[in-house]
Amino acid sequence: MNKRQTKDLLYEQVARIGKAVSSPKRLELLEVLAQGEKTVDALAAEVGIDIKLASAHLKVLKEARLVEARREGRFIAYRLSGEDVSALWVNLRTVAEEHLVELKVQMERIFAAPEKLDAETRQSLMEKARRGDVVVIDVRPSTEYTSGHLPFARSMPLDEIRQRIKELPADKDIVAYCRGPFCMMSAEAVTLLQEHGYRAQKIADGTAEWQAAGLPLATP
Amino acid sequence: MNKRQTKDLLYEQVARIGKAVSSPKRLELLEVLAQGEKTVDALAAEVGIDIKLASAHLKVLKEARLVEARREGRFIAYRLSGEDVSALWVNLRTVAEEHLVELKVQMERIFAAPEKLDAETRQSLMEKARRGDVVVIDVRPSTEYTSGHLPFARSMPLDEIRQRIKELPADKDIVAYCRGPFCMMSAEAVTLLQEHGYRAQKIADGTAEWQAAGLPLATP
DNA sequence: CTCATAATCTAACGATTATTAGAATATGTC
DNA sequence: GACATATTCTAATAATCGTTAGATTATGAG
Repeated sequence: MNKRQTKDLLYEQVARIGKAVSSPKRLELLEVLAQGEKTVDALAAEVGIDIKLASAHLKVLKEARLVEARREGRFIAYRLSGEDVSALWVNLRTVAEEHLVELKVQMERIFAAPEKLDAETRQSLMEKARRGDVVVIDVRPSTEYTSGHLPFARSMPLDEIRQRIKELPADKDIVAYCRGPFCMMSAEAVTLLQEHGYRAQKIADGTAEWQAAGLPLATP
Repeated sequence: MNKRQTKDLLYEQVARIGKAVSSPKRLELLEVLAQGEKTVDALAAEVGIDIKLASAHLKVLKEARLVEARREGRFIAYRLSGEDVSALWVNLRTVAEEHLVELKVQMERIFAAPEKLDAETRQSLMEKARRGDVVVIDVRPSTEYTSGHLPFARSMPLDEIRQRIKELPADKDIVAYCRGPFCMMSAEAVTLLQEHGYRAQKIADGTAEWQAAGLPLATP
């Protein structure tokens, strides 16, 4: 076999990963899976597609070895096949945010203030949370919190905030995060909290971004 | 516009990047472009395709804003639109190497010993090169060396080694690198040097891998 | 201005992919 | 064993993509 044919085989393999991440729905599935293991059912509902279609997309992701499946009773639970996969998602999204003007414009229209964190801000946020100077809340569904969350963060799912709002201190800054820059849960949480007189702000990071920045997650 | 439609727009943008990296030839073009600016002509020859086809692939990459074009006299020179693009290539290839058994098998068949570097080895290699304990040679074409190379590395293009071999010290370890783990130039250089009695070995890193690891490049 | 060269554009095709619906499989429950 | 549920498989169609060849554009040289 000559050099050209050999090379072709190598790039073809990498392109399997590329093909897997070339569909919007598959990317969204990866992002949701970065929040923890989920059933086909739950994934389909989360990304708004038919279960059959979700199953087909998951098959593609599985053939590219980006996800793994595990039977759990009547259900089949999918999960990312490694931390590097969620880092790849963050990498793709970051390149898109950096280079695609259309995406930048859309982000600005949707999210008033995009609060991107740098290494320093992440460290100091974790410090302040540790000392209790700020309260960091994870507004994702509680199962996602359970499978990994920012250090010193409390679980406060978006649809429980109204009832549980009194658990939060009125005299401290509250920092909300959710699944990442594309997720709208933290923005809704901030609006809700501000309406009740709390000092609240959101950050763009989710657990995938946090981890991709080389920082550790916590599990309860 | 509802939440679902809004989200769809966001993931669709990221999928533009995904689609751009879903073709083997486009990935190879990105890898070659990570070595520096090149004309369509040169790129087509390098990856073994027709100029028309190369032009079409480059158009796709340009529309995804992964590359930029610049007219240079009669030629048009393409380059990556940022360091993050070459880091994305490294990221994709690393995920593939990590998860795809087929790729691992192919790599083992082609390259006897895959010498992957970790952070520590990279630092110590640079130290030894600085002190002159080892001679690091860049066996890529000299134009690629010129547009950025490993610190303390000397240019010694593969097809000049035979004539210039006496420039290399016979009593020192020689470390060869080229475009990255998929590139065969460093392996050929090592074979050539060993035939002439030199102590030579190769490393998997190219400049893209070096830079993606957070280390600086040098430019002459 | 004409010519040669480098690259792009256009049109066409065959191959691949996304999506949908219906049939089939696997598991747990009654 | 029969049934309900979760998921996958199969088949079909429309849409997209890769590749090729021929026509076109842009530049520099004579």
